[in-house]
Amino acid sequence: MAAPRSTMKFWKPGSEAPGVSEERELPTETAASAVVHNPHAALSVEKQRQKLPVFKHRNNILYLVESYQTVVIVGETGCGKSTQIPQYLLEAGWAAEGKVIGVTQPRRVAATSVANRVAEERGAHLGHEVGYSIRFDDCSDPHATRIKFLTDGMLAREMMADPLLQAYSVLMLDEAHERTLHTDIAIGLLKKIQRKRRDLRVIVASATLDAKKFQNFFNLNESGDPNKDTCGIVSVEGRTFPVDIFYTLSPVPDYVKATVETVLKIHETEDDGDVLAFLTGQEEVETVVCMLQEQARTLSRHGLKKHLRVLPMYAGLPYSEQMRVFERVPPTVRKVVVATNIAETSITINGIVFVIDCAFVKLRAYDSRTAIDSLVVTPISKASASQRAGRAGRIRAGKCFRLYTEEDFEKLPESTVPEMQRCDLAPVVLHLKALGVDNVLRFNFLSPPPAQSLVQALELLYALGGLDQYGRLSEPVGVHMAEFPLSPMFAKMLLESGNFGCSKEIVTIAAMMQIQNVFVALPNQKKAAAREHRKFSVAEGDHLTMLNVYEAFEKHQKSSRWCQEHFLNYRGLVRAASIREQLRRMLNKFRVPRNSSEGDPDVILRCIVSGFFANAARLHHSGSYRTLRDDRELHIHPNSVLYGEKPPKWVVFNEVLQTSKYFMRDVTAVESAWLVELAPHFYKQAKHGSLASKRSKIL
DNA sequence: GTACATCAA
Repeated sequence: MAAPRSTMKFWKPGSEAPGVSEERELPTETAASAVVHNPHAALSVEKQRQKLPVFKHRNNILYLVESYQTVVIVGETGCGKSTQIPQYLLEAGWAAEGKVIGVTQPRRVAATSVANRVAEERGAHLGHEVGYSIRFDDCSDPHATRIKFLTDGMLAREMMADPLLQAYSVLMLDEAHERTLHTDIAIGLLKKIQRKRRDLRVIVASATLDAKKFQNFFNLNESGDPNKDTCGIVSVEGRTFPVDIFYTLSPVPDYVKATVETVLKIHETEDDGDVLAFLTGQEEVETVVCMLQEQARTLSRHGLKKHLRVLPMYAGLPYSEQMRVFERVPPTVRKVVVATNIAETSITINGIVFVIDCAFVKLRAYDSRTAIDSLVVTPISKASASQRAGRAGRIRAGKCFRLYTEEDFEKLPESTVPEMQRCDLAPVVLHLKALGVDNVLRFNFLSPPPAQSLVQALELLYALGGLDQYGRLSEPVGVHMAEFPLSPMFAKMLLESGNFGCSKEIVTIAAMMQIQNVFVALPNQKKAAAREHRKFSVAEGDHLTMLNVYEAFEKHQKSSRWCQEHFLNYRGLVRAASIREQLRRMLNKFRVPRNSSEGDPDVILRCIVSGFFANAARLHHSGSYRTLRDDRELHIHPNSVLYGEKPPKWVVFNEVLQTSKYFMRDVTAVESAWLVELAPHFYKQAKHGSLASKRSKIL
């Protein structure tokens, strides 16, 4: 046999249930509830609803919501909590007197698909009794909607208009254990609101692990008498199949190679069922896919009856390629999906019976001292490992092969560090200030972020003019900045654009910078793609290049074919168009004049500097760059159009990313005089015509 | 010479 036999050895220390809370319902249930206007079908919808595990807890849940201000619900995968609890509340009268039952989700797709399901079950038109609200897509009626699903980010936005959330009688935070930035903000604010609104009920849906933490946080009872507790708790069992966990006998030196071997071993020795393998990044995914495809060819030459179909899955993959992982395969074929963490929570692939878990994930980390973001390959948490394993138990009993020893598993942290503690807090601080939280250092965070991150954020907001010297939100700049659904530097740039006479161009640039992977290329078309991409690039840098791309996109009637021919991300550009529209409306509202630089690039570049002056770097004689703030070494990211070109002396950039080095992303050439002129409070002219940061002098 | 986890407003 030409294919190398696997050397991977696993052992199984006893079975472990994958039970983790989750998310979307089984697709069969959707099918069953599709017909609603036939009375018999409606009856079966009712029966279907009663079969869900959560139904047994209906009265208890309603009792708890009645008696406690907050209820923590520990609901495992497939228990039906997301779709049923809002309906129980509605049936019990919680939407009386025009009040709304709100349910938040971390992701847009979840918000819309769950809303769809519930509307179907109730035989209602989506957008009337049951609706949803996500960015760019508000499908709800302020008079008719009683159950509203929304993204947690959207709830954060709604608080700006309705600080006490008076429209709602109950808010359910679904998937709270994921601890996204917006969920955490909402949690802190809801606790504050509850002190003023005793009638507001909060339901936190979470995994087992964090339930106690949520309960302690929301319990306002300090008397020690459990009868006075303000937070109740209930557990609902799930409906999934058991997953056998296997560990390696010894540590694996190379998990990429081990993944390939394990897939082959499964293919050789296991029954039918598709395979899902988790890796950390695009490059690893492509390597494994490549190696497996080669093996698959060898195997089929040797007449193995079952074929392998190996497919990559990561966010940067073109949409049509992504869709391939959802296609059904004939029974003679075994599907193998090699994915990044996107498959852990964001998407669900049907038919998975085997999971391979390398124990690592790429996570964002934030250094509050240097204000630099990095992407670091980090060991996953136990919660994450359990979530990954659970992916194998959705259609029948499955198996999870962990490419690490049981001993190493025990060393993993219980749960992932919340996003709040590993990101730039400038947007959070601005948001909290806008909601009247004066002392952000004393805000009641569920998991307080490092104090230095908060100080760093306050400093930046002050430099941008969003806060005054007392740390209060400035009028009108700070107030307007907070309203933008963008980071403060972008908001500042937009608000200034009218004064520079280039608001039309800046709106486009800001919108384009919000989407990733504008330029796309499959590994086998890299050369042709690069040739096409070069047609858009300009010497000034990435910002004006993106402006070119968007203007060309509009000139060609936003055609998807044109995008394909030029290796551009069509869906991304469409998204940019709607973001652009939203921003344009906001500029109108703030009375920023609409004007165009009419082809003069300098005005645009100066406007960019007015927002991004803090992110400036100068060329060092070594060929790399140094930040003006604290003389840190930086490099131009290989994805920048300036990479490999003659390096400009001075640049500003959108963000820094640390992988193997510190890379600047979205880089544009500027002139040093602009920095002094546009940020005199930040930089001053030093000797030999160089610039110095005032900040670094102080510290 | 080098290279982007994921989601959201």
